[in-house]
Amino acid sequence: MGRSPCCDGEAGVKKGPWTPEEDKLLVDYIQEKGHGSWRRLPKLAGLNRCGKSCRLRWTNYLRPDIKRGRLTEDEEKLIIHLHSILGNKWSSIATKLPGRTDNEIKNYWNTHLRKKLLGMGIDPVTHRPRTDLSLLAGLPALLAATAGNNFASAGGAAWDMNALRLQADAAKFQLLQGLVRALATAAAPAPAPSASAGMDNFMALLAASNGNNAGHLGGGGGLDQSMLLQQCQWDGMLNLPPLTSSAPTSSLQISGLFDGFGAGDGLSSTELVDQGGASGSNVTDAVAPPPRPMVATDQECNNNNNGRASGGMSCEETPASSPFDGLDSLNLMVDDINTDGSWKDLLEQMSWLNSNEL
DNA sequence: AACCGAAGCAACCGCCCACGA
DNA sequence: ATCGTGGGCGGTTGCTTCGGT
Repeated sequence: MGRSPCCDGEAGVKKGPWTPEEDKLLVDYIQEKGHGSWRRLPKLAGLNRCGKSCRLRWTNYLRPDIKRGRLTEDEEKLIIHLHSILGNKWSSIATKLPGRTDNEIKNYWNTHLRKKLLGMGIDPVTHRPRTDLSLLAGLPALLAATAGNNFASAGGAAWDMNALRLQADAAKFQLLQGLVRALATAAAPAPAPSASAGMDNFMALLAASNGNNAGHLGGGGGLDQSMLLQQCQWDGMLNLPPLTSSAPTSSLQISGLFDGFGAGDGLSSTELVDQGGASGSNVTDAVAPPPRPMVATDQECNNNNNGRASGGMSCEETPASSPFDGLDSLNLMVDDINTDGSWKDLLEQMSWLNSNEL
């Protein structure tokens, strides 16, 4: 309300690091008389500082109950948990961590925990697996790096899914998991196949997968496709090696790819359906022989696992049909919607495999 | 060992808001 | 309704530490 900043206009007020002498003056005064009005405190304590500077110095550093030193693992977990609930309410978070200040927690979050979550493939804002554009931006490098070995060693013939897992950087692979999972629910064949249908489906996927993360793509559901294309480095993706119909030799290889990717970590097919996003049944319904819709499979898995969502990756009660049958059908579909035989085929195949390894 | 750039870290700044007088 | 004050938070700054050459 028109109030000028605390220290504006106070000529000669010292700024910068506090000296031990200043600290002592401040501590002695507060311990003897309490801080009272922070605005009047500096003059009363004999300090050439503004009141706010004194308050911050006291609350963030000089207070006797401040706990110094690196945060413990338990504190880290608590901060992450609280942040997932409270967001950037650092002071609220700090009240749950005795001896820690909001500023300290904020700094620790920005320098450590944020990066840590990002490295785990978790969006530090939403605390959900990243299915956003940065994920896509990382795909070309990931896939190109993997393709470099596989295509050379196999005479340019096959993608070895197990090798993909082994060779991929762990963090990037988690991002890939998120995308594949989302793709499995949304990468439907176009009703009227055309050269752009695959892209349209992809856009629908992104719109759906970002429904929970409003703001990431400019908020709301509206997508600027040209912007999206630019950010996805689409051109780079299209230049990746073409995919053949070769498939992993063992379904176990595939299911292993998704170990540890549990529902609640990301967008489940049911979540997408609930959001009004692309139906999770599309892939299997329209592409592959197995008649089981993914939504039903998810639910069954949940039931079989006593409510603990499997993430659709390890439910042993739902045998899938041979991936190879599905791949044949899938490839026919892919041929329809993709005229260039690009890397997108891989994602399509993986999404199908994902949906059939539930 | 010396240098240098990157990363980490503590602390401050500026703006804003809630609340009470 | 207005003003003064304390407090919250995002962003920034400058120093220190670390790791590579």
